Amino acid sequence: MDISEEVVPDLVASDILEQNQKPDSTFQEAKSFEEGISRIVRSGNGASDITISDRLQQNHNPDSQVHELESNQEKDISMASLKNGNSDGHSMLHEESLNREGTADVIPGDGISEEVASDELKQSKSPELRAHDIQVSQEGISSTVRPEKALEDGYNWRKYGQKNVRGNEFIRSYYKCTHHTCLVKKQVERSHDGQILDTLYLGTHDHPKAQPISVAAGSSSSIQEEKMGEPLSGVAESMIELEFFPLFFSSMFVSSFCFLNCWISKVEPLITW
DNA sequence: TCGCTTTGACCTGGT
DNA sequence: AACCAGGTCAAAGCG
Repeated sequence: MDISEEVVPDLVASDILEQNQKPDSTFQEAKSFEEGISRIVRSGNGASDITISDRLQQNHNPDSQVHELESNQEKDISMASLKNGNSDGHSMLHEESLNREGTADVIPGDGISEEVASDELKQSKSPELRAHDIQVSQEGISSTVRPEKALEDGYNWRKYGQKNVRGNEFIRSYYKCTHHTCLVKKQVERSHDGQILDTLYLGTHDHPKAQPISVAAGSSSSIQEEKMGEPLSGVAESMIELEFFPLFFSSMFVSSFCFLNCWISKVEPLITW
């Protein structure tokens, strides 16, 4: 796949999808807000990854060389009924059209997320490492505090289950977002040697990413900078700018709407219908 | 004490 | 109805 390809939302590439999508990757999640499922498919050597839903929600860098395989996967996904009666009372799975926001296939060696990839590769090599151990090891590399649970994607996850799937060929771990109001889950599939093969996000976060401690302590560094642990390149800086694009566009939309509304109220009396 | 992971058991849906 | 696979629960253990 050409890494220079533009990210094209709603691009349908079911042929590629079929390579990555597994028959048991059918989930539904209903939420009161926008829902979404995204998947990260890794290459065998533990590549970097960026989820489409995260990218859409948090406005990741469009230069992230993510090739969105498809976002219109309803037709590819079995609409079989899913679990609805979990005892914990907050089961969100029900019969509703699935909004699979996208599937990302990231080429190994992506310069932007290489740091993250290497971090995750470390973890994938030793999946049994506890979050604290990882954090300590990270601190050994960089002075920044980097809480890392499951996969470092900016959110805090709590593992609630693990299963051997597909004839014990793969190990699937189940994570919930630890944010008290957030119901997002994710599934990380690993091979037995610890390589992360697939990450599936269920739902979208209704809250910002967890702030790194050092940022909260007054550091002027951005989250990305905390993640990278080193000065940002020009490309990374543009990522920071893009972080504010949702806010920018939403404010533009609101101000445009207000302007239009105001203009109409002014002009309307002058117009003879 | 708290938050997390681990892991066996349980539940549900599909065949 | 039985079996199987996937998803979740919850007790136990750990740091």
